[in-house]
Amino acid sequence: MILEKKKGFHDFTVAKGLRSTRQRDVILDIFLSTHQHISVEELYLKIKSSQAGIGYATVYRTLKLFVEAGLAREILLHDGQTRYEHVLAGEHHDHLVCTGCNSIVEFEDETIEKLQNEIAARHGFLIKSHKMEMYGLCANCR
Amino acid sequence: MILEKKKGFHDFTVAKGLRSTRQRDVILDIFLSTHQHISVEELYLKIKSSQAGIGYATVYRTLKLFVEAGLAREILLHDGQTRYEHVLAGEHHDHLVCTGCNSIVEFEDETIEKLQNEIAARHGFLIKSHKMEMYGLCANCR
DNA sequence: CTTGCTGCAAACAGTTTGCAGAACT
DNA sequence: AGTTCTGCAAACTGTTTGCAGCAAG
Repeated sequence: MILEKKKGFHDFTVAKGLRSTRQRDVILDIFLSTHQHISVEELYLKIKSSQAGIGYATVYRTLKLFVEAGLAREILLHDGQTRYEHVLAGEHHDHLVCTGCNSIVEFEDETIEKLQNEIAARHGFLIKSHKMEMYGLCANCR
Repeated sequence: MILEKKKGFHDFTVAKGLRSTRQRDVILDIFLSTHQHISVEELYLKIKSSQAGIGYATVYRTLKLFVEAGLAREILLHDGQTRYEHVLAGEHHDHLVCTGCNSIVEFEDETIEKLQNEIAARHGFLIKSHKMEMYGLCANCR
């Protein structure tokens, strides 16, 4: 799966006439090795600690490329930080965010997805994407 | 309804030992006179054009008070602007956002709310709030 | 008259951008 | 060689804060 993503990104850069650089490889490797929902800062720190000498700006620029290439997705939660999560083909999930420990649990519910489509249709909307987040306390923090 | 809200805010300030000021009255009036989902900047401009001579900082500070007082709610969409919407007692709704014309349609669906609670329970979460946004094209923009 | 509130400007945090040099192709 | 990419620092945007003066109680 990681290999697929690497290939996906490679194909994307080729198609777009972009270059393959050491920095992009490192950032992709580290991004793929992380768990979901990493913030730019967290990612930057991981990269920094790998001694690769890569700047903040490059991390930002590269993450945007990942989004364009379809392998990452931006998520905005309720703190001022943009996070990125992996896009897994065909899969969609939503988030349960614990306001106690900031942990994030993912879930997927087909019935909700269906209802969303019905609601959209009722309003004449053509849905491209959606997001749903629930905030509360997880089992540990209650 | 507007009167109720004014009363609500008044009660809140009294309960918290806060003061009633000209600025807060003006901002509340103008906020209540707006449609849903106003951004801080939009609100500030309306206030400015009313010649009240109120600063940006006061608008921010006052909106936070409204949230605390339970009459406004912060919403974060996919542009860098924080918006505020009116809270109507006991009501909860979600948003359909048109990426074409930026219009926002609200909806409410009880079944989804129920499903959310079930999902939360399944993961041991105690839900305090949630938000759901769907992005796509509205009937006009398709 | 005491304390909270305001306006201003400066500070801040996260993100973006201009540019000179480095590095792909 | 030609052009894209990088790192740095400076710029930007939205939001918050410190402070002196103002105003509500």
